[in-house]
Amino acid sequence: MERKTARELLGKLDKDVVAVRLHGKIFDVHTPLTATAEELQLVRATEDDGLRVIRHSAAHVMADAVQRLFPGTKVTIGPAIEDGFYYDFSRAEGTFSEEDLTKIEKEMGRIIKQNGVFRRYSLSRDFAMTVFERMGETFKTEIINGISRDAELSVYAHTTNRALLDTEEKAALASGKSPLAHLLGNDGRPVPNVWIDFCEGPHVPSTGLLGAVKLMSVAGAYWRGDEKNPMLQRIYGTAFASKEDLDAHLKRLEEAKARDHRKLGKELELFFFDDVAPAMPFFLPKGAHVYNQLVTYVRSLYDVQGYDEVITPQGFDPKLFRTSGHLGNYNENMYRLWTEDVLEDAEMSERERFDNDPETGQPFYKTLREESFALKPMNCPSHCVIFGQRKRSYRELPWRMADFGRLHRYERGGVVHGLSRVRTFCQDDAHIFCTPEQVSPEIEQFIKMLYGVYNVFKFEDISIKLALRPEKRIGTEEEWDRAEGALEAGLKAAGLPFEYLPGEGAFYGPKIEFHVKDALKRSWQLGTIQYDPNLPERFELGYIGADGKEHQPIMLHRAILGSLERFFSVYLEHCGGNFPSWIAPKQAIIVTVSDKADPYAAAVHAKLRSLGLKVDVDTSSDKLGAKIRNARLARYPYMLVVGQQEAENGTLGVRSRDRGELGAMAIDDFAKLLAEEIASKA
RNA sequence: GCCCAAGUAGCUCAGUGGUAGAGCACUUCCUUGGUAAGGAAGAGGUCACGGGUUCAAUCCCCGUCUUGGGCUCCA
Repeated sequence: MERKTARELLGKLDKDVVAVRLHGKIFDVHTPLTATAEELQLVRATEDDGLRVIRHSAAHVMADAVQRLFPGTKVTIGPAIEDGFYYDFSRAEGTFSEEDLTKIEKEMGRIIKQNGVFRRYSLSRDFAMTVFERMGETFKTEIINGISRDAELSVYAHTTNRALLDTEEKAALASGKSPLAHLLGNDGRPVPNVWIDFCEGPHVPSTGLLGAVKLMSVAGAYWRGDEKNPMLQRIYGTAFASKEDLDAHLKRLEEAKARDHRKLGKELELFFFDDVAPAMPFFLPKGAHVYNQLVTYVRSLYDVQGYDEVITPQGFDPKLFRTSGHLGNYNENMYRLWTEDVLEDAEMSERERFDNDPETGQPFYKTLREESFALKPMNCPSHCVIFGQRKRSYRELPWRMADFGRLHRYERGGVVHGLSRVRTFCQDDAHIFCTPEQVSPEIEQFIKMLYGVYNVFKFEDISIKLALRPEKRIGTEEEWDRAEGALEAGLKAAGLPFEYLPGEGAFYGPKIEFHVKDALKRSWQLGTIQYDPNLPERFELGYIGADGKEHQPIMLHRAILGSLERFFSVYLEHCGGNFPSWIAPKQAIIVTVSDKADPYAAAVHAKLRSLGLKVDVDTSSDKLGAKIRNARLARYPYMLVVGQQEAENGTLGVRSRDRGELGAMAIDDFAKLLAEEIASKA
């Protein structure tokens, strides 16, 4: 069958058709296909697939605008991404400023308005090399070099010069010239008003389909993401099918900004950071209460689920981490501790090195590296020590060992971020030591518990991923088959859908990841469970089986919330600071209408406190309106207005943060309502 | 770590080569007010830190620290 483009097959298309779908794959209307018109499905601008086409095309238009405004700038790559697109440029003059961005956006607007058409040209690798070499696009030639010799390569051009495409292109083809000849001048560069990029597409039929484009930010990015490579200038933008969609997106970003946990953390006095401990949070009383509620809740589940909590040291002799393999692999992430003793030893050995024997003496830093204690970055090694503390029996398994120990990891300066990436944190960590047969039921039990927890925190959109053997790995294929099979069986027993992530497992074993979507539809990985035969091996752990022989246990690393700090940030943004009353630092505030109500307020306060409820009282000289405002801003779940009326009737004017005005209520009735709400974790 | 930007009162932010400002918060006083800001007065800053240029630096230059955006979703 002869290959024809969708445009040839379908003729005139609706205005919002940006591409076609053939057997599930997306092609633009410029690409020759072996298909009939009936097999093609139209892809419209508003679909996700259509958006990707729009965004990738917008990246081309942006690059065009940049090269018009800043001649000499080289292009690299410009893909569509989750919320938009970017293009990376190499520019001798350095970075783009905010004003440059505005200029570029304006230029793009012009190009879009002119509604130039996109064209696709297929060409050989060698010809592509020649073209982009002559254009001076050295990054493109590097890309072309990396593509296999026999692949069909393509170039996309867009231009407003239709005559060029229609008449001159035909003429060029008829005279047997190369397919790009009419687009390139004698200097090898595209003729004016034509922009060419080496690209596999797909692209929209014409630039006029880029309905709503906005440039967002500039940032540095390494060529191919490798910090050894030169730094490029990345411009981020986003594009939508319509102005309305773009505005909605921008509004979502605003909303996310308003909920940013760093902002809420400050406003609600939950936590802060100080230079004296970079990237290590200080939790204020209110934040500490929330944090402790999270721990208390998980701990309460442990009682039901058969976990044993342990407490382990903070700093360790480095030999522990040599055994576990962390020293060596994880070195650069560990904090080390020296003591005067270690320091003196190191100094002595250095002196010896120079004074006595230069061969055996070792330098200062080496002694420190070998002998100074290390702050734990993970709990697993010390849990292995506990397991190995005495002989274990199969009757003790599965042993679910939980630990809320504080961990320290040195994260590089550029990657720390609020509470989501910190240098000290704690996890709702546990390790399950079990027999190979117990792995599947343990997975199943864990998943059920985890779902219960996410449910309580009102994360309703949960997705599960099973990460399978990576390329770099230890262990035999049979061991991996067994490990992956055990996790899969557990997942299936739990009866939940999941997807596979080939190649994403840890080097020692497969793992299951749990991702949730928050109120703003952003996805976060929280929980995980990992299969680890490696540490038991390294620590030579064993248990006596029913057969009287020694066997090696499997170790499952698992966490539900993950890092408490990170969970705190995700949950804070999820609920927008409106903590439910079982978590909230304070559950209610009594606000007085005037100071005539102070004695009654004090009595109510005493009563509610005696019932174990956490209640504040505002007897300031503010007027009622101001007190209500403050209480709302502080996100108290309940406001209890008391004035003369309430004092006379022994009632409270109850107003709920989430349900509005509840009217007058007897003190006992309110206490009962709140206590029930707390108990139900509503 | 690297690129870019920022760091001024507890918070949000103005500002200037000649010893610093607003709003909110805070303290005190007045007001006794019924559901999102009543009024007045006061206190509060080594302008991140260290160096340099200058008669003079919060401002200009360099360095350090911290914070923020980003650093393969591969043509």
